[in-house]
Amino acid sequence: MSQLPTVVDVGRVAGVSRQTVSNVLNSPGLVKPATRERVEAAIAQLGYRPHASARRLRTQKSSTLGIRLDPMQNGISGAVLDRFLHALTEKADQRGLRVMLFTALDPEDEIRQFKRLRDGADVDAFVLTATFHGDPRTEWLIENNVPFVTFGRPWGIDDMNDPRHLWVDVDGWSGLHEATGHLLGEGRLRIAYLGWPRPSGTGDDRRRGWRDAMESDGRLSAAELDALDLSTVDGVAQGREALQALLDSGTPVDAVVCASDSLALGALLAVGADIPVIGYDNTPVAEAVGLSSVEQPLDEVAAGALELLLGPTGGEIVGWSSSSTDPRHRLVTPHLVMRERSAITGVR
Amino acid sequence: MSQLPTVVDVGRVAGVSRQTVSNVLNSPGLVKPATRERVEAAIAQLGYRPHASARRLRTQKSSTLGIRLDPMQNGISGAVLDRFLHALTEKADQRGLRVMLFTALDPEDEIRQFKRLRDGADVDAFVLTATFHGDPRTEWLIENNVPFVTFGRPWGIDDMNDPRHLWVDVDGWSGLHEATGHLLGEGRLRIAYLGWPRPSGTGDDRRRGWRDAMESDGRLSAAELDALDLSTVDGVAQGREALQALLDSGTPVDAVVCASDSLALGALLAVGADIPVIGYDNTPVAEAVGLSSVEQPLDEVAAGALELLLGPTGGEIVGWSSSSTDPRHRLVTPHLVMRERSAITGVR
DNA sequence: TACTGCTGTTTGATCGATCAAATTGCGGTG
DNA sequence: CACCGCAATTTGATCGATCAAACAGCAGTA
Repeated sequence: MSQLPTVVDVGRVAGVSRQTVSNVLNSPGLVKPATRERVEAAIAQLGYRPHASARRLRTQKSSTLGIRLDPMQNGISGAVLDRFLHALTEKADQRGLRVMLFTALDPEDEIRQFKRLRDGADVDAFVLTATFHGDPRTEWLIENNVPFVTFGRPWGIDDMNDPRHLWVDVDGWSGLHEATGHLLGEGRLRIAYLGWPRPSGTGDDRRRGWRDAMESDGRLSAAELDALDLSTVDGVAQGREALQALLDSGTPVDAVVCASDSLALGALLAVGADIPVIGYDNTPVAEAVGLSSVEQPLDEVAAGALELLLGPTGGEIVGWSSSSTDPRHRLVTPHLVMRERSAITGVR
Repeated sequence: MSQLPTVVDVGRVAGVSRQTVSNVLNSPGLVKPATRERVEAAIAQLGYRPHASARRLRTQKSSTLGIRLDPMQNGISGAVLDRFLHALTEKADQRGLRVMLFTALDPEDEIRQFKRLRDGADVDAFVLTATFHGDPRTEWLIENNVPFVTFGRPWGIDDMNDPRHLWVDVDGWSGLHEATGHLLGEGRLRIAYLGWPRPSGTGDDRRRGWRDAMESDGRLSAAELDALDLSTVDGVAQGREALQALLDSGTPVDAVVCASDSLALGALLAVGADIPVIGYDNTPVAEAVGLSSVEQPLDEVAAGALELLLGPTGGEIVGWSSSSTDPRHRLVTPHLVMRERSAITGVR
C-alpha cells in the first residue's frame, strides 16, 4: 500500500497503455470516448493524481507563478498588496496554477531571485507589483524572455506600449473623477485634493482625476483649484497637518478627496464629522472607522493579469510572443464605496 | 546556447562524473577537497543551478511549504497573518525552502487541497493558522502522516501536548500582563480590559494576563475587576460603544488594555487623549494613529515554526517522528510598543 | 491485391537529478 | 606477492510523466 498510483497503474486497471492515460488528461480529443470513460473511471477508482514534478521535468513548465512578497508595504496600504495576493492565488487556482512566494532585499536581489527560480524551473512566470520608471527588473525579464505581468503600468512613456510588457492597472483617474463627481452631485463645491508630492505616477494620475472633474464643473478658477491641491508624504499625521494648514489659512473647504486612506484618516481627524472625506484603497481601516473610499477591484486585476499571461481560457504560459493581436494591458475601473462614518462621527 | 547546464555539463567541465557533482552539492564530505573545488569552480563558471523538479522527482521531496491564504482576515488584524506570511517566506528562503499558497473555502475544502498538493508532490509540509478545537484539518494531517506545524496552539486540553501536533504561539497572557504592569507602574490603578466574548482561546488567555496582573497588584476587589472586564465582538465601533457604556455607568477608568487594535482604536475614540490605551498586534493602523500596542514577534514565530518542522539547522522535512526528544512546541513572548499617540491626541 | 489515408493506441526515448551498486586506486599486512 | 580494507569516483537504474515516432485496424480507391 501507500505507493501513489502512476499512469502505469491507471493504464493497467483500464486496460490501456500509459500514453493513453496521459492523453485522456492532456488531449482528450485524441481518445475514443469509450476508452476515455474507462480511463476516467480508473483514475477515480485509484484516486490518481498526476505527479507535478514529473510532469514539470518532462514539459519544462512549472505551472507556477512567482510573486515577491514585500518586506512591508507603506503602512495602511500594505493591505492592498495582500488582497491582491489573495485574489491572484484564487484565480490562479482556478486555472490550475500555483503561486509561489519569494522575498528580495532590493531590485537587484530580486533579479537574482528571478534567475534562481527560473533556472530551477520553479516558476515559469512572474507577477510584479510596484514598478517604477526605468525598472531594471522588467528590463531583465524582457531581455531574458521570461514571461511576466505587472500590477501597475510602467510610467515611462516609452514602456507604456511596449508589447513585451504586459500590465494591468487600476484607473486612479477614474476613481478620483467619480469620487469628486459624487461630492459635486451632493452640492459640495470647494472640494480639496489631498495627495502625494509630484512626480508620482499613481499620485498624479489620481490628482488629474480630481482636477478634471473640478474643471468640467467649472465653477472654481484655476487659482482656486491650485489652493485646494495639497501634497504631502503618505501618513495619517501628515494628512492631518496638511489639511489643518489649509483650514488655518482660511480657505473654505466643503469636502476632501484623497490619494490614500492614510491621508484620508488624517484629513478626517482635521475636518471633523461635517465635511465628507473620501479615501482610496478601501482598506480595513476605512471599513473599521466608516470612512468612504475608492475600492480597487483586485479580483478583476488578478483575473486580468492571468488573462494577459495565459489568454482568456488557457492554463499554459506561452510568453509575450503568443499572438500579436492579443491585448497587452488592461485598465480596470475602481468604484466608490460610500459609508456613513459612524465610528468617527461625533469625536470632536 | 540557452540550454541550461546540467550536472553532466558541470561534470564535463570539471573532468568528473555526474554523481560527483551531485555529491559536491549534497554530501560534500564524500568528495576530496581538491575535486570539490574544481567542481565548485565549474558550477560557478557555468552558472549551474540544480533543476528543482528533477530533484523532487527523484527524492520525492518538494522542499516546499504550503500555507493557506485566508479569504480575508477579520478587519484590521488581517495584517498579522500577512506579516507572518512574510516572515515565514523569508525564514524559509534561508533554509532553501519555498512557500506555496493555496486557498480554500472551508476546512473540508482545505483538506481536499492538502490531498491535492501532497499527492502532486507539490509540498511536503503545511503551515496552518487559526486552528480551533477538534479541528478536522489537524486530525487529517496526523492520520495521514503529513508533516505540519500550526501558528496558534490547539485549545483543546488533549491536543495541547499531542506529540504529533507541532505548534508555535505567542504568549498573549504575557503580552497583556506586561501591558497592564506597565500602566500600573505609571500609577494607573483602574485599568479596564476590553476583549472578546468567552469562550475564546486567545481572548481568554489575554484576559487572564490582565487579570493576573491586576490581582497581584491587589488594590482592586474582584467585583471591581469584574466591572472593568469588558467583552464585545471585534470592531472599532463595538469597542467604542463598550467603553462608552462603561464610562456612562459612572465607573472611573484610568487606562484600557485591549485584545486587538480594532477594539483599542474604538476605546481611544471613546476615552480621548488623557487616558492611555494599549492595543494588541501592533498593526499598521496602530502605528499610523500613534497607538501603543503589543507587538507579536512574527519573525520568531516563523523561525520557531521552521525549527520545529526541520530541526535547528536542517533543510529536510522529516515529520514528527524525527527524534522524540525534540521540542514539540514553542511559546514566544511578545513585547510592548509604547507610543505618544500624536495623531489622535487633541481630537476631542 | 496493393496502396493511401486516417484514427486510435502503443512503444522507445527522454527530461535532470539521485540512489544503489560497482569500480578504481592505494597503503598496509600476513 | 597476493589480498584486504577503505576512500574516492564512476556506472547503471530509476523517479513519473510526456514527446515523437511507430504501429494496428479499417475504409476507400485504383
